[in-house]
Amino acid sequence: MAKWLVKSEPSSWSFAQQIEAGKAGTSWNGVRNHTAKQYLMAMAMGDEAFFYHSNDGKEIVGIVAVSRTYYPDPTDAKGKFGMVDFSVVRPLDKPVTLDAIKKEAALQDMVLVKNSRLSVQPVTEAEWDTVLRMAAA
DNA sequence: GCCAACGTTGGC
DNA sequence: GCCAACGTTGGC
Repeated sequence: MAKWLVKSEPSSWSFAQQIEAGKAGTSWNGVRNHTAKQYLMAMAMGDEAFFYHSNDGKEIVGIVAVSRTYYPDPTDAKGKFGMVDFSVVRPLDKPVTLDAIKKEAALQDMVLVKNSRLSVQPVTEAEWDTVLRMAAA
């Protein structure tokens, strides 16, 4: 089961709103980047993803799971892009900040560190476990 | 099909 | 608010 990381600016969609959406989940629309699209298409039912707050917070705040795989994004007039649905899994006990990630030797190769612009990213099992350990500490 | 110009994202 | 990095657009 693959792991991912998705980013959102809290001002447009925050984890608090994701929690309110609850089990029903919400569609992750608005992705307009082909690299990100490839990753969205690769997601499977039940795959888990870290929820990262960009700009305001700059930290991983929770975990979501894929509740519906890739389908067309109705907000894209040209029909080129699609989206998946995410339902909330749980918040992290303690948010893991970008600063902490950059200081962690085991996370230097995270896409978040190397290509901060990409809004949907793959996360390795090792990185996933490391972040979870940091969130529990 | 190349590449310069432009727009957007996101960390600082 | 600035600016670097990156993606996209459009002229040729």
